[in-house]
Amino acid sequence: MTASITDVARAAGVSASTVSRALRGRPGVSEEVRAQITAVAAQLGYTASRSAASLASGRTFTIGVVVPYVGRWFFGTVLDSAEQVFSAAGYDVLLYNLGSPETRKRFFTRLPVRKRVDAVLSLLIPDEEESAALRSLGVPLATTVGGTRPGFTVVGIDDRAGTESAVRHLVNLGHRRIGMISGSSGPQHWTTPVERRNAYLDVLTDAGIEHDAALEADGDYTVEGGERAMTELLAVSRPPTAVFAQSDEMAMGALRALRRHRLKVPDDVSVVGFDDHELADVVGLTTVAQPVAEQGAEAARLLLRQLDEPDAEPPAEQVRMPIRLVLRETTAPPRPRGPQ
Amino acid sequence: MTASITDVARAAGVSASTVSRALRGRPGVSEEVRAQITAVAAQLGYTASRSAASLASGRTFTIGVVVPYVGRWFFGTVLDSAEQVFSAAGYDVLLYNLGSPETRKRFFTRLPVRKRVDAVLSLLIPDEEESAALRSLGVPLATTVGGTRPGFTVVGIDDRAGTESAVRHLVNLGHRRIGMISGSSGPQHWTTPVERRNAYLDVLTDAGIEHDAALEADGDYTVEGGERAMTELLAVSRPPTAVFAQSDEMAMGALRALRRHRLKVPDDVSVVGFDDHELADVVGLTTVAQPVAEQGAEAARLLLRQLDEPDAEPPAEQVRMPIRLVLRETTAPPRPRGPQ
DNA sequence: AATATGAACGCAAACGCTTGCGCAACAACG
DNA sequence: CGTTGTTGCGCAAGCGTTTGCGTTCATATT
Repeated sequence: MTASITDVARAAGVSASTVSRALRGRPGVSEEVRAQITAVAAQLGYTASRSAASLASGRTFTIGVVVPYVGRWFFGTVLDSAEQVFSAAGYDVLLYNLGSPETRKRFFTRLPVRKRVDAVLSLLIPDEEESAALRSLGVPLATTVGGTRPGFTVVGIDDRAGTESAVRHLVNLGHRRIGMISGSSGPQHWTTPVERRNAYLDVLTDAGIEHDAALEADGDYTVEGGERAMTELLAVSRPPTAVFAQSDEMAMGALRALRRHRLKVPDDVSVVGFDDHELADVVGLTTVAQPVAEQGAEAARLLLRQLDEPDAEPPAEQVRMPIRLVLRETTAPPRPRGPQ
Repeated sequence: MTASITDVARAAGVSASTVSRALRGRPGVSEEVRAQITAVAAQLGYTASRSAASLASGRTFTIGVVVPYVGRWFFGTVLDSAEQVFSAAGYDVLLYNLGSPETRKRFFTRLPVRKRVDAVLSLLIPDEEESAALRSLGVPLATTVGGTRPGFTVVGIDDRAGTESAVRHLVNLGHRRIGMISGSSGPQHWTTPVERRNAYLDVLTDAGIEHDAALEADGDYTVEGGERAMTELLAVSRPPTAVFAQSDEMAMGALRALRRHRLKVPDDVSVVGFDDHELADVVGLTTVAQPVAEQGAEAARLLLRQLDEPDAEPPAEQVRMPIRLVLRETTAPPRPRGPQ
C-alpha cells in the first residue's frame, strides 16, 4: 500500500524512531540526518498514519465541531472561520451535524468523539446532561452562541446591548407599537432568546410604552416562521408599526409577509433584524450586526491556546464580541395615521 | 483515563477478542455472553478507540469531505445532507474547507486524509493533478457539481437543460436583449460555467437573436460580483431588458444594483437566477431550482454503496438530478419602450 | 591520560484494538 | 463408541506510531 515509517527508515538507513523524531522536529537528530530523512520521506510520499500516531501519543490533532445545522448561514459561517484557524494550526476537524433530536441524542450517548479529538467546539448549547457528557471527555471545550456553562470557554456577543440598540432605534423613530418576532422555541437553557426578550421589554418600559403580549410572536428562527409570525402580528386589532426580529432570517420572512399583504416597508411598517446576514444587505434590512466569522475564529483560537498550554487550565473564559446597529432601508418613522 | 477493551473483558470475565466480536456483532459469540458484555460495556461507558480500531482493521469509518466554502449556502446545504447520510450509516466526517489557494495546495500536497478515511466526497472539482492525488488514496471518490473526472462518481444536474429553460423563458416573454452574469472566474476544468454559457448561446441562436459580447459579465459567484456585473451591463449602450445569472447569489447582487439604479424589477428589467437559494423565495426571484440537498445525500449514498460492495468497483457512475424552472416575481415581458 | 558530559541514535515496550488460528466442549452422525 | 462437524472462546501476532531508556562515540574537563 503506502509507505510506512519503517520503509522510510530502511531507505534512509536509520531506525524508525529517528525517522519519527526527524520528521516531527524533535531534538536528538543531527541536521544532516534530518535533511536526508526528510528527502527520503518526500520521495516516498510518506505521511504518518494519524491513527497510529494518535494511538501511540494520545494526541489526535483533531478537533470535534458539533453544530445544529451546517446549512444555516450563521453556523456555516462560524464553522468556516473556525475550520480555517484549526487547519492552519495543523488540526483536522471532525464535523457532527446534529439537526434532528435523534441524531443529537445518538451523538451524546454514543459520544463518537471519545478518544478521537483533542478538543471540542460546540455551536449548540448543550443541556446539563449533554455538557456533562462533553466534560467527561476530559478535553478543552468551547461554545459560541450565548449561554455560559461550567467548563466551557464561551465566546459570544452582548445580546442585551444589541437588542437595546435595535429597539431603541425604533423608539427613537417615534414608534410606539413595536412588535417582536422571537425564536423562543429552543430548549430552556438556551439563553439568547430570553435575554433579547428582556432587553426588548426593558427598552419599552424605559420609553414608557406598556407591553402588549399580542405583539410578540414566535418565528422559530426560520424564514417561514418569520413569515408566519408577521402574519399573526398583522392580524391583531392594532397591529405594530414596527417589529424587531431576533434573527435576520425571521426578519426576511416578515418582509415577505408584508409584501404579500401589500404593505410598504418601511412606510407602513419598519423591520429590524439581528445578525447582519450575508443577504441582509441585498434586501436592505436594518439589523444589528454581530461578527459571526470572528466568533468562530476566536473560539478556535482560545481552544488552540488551551491545547498549547495545558498547564493552567483557565477556568472557563468568557469573551464578548462587539455588536453594532446597521442602518439600511427597512426602518423609518411611523406613518402618521389619522388622529394621534 | 477511560475504559479500554481489556477493562471490559476483565469485568465481564472474558477475553478482549470476545469483547471485540460481541460489541461489533461478529459471529462466534453466544447470545448470553454478548448480552452480558454489552451490559458491562454500557455500564463502564466504553467506546472503542477509533484510532486503535482503524489501525488494526484498516477501516476508519470516516469520510473525508472537501469543500471550497462551507459558509456558502450551496456547499453548506450539500454538506449538511451528506453528513446526515454518513452519520446515519455510522461514519464520521472529516471536513476540509479549502477556500484559499494556499490551503487548497497544502491539502493536496500533504494529503492529510491519507490512511484516515474510507472515502472522499469532493465538493470542488479537482484539477488533473489534484484528482490524481485523490486517486492515489485508493478509496472510493465522489463529486457533486459537474465536471466528470475518471475514477469519480459524480452526481450533478443537467446544466444545459436548466439554462435553456431559464433563457427560453426570457425569450418567450419577448425579450431580445438578454444579458448573462456568469461565474467564469473558476479554473479551466470547472465545466459548469461553460456549459451554461453554451446553452445560453444556443437558445439565443435558436431564437434568431444575434449574440452581443457586451451583454456578458463576470459575477464571480458572489453577491458583490453580481452587483458589479449588473452595473457593468447597465452601462453598455443598449442595456439588456433581461438578464440570466448563473447563480442566485449573483442574481441577488443584480437585484441590488438595479435597485440602486432606481430601476424596477421586473418592469424595467427581468432577472432569473439559478439554484433556488433558500432566500430566493424571499426576494421573489425567478430561478431554476436544483435539488441541492438531494445531491449531497445521493453522492453520500453512492459512496456508501461502494464501501459496502468493494467487489465490482463501478466505473465512475454519473447521476443527473432533475431541475425545474420556478416562476416568481422577477420576470415579465419587456416594457414597450418607444418605437420598435 | 582518565573521566565526565552530552549529542545522536537504536531498542523495545507500549498504545488499544482486530483477526487468523487453535483448542475445548459438545452435538450429530454412522 | 469413534469420527466428523459445529460452536464458543482464548492466544497471540500484528497494525504504525511514539517515547523512555540505554548505548555509542566524540568532545570537554580535570
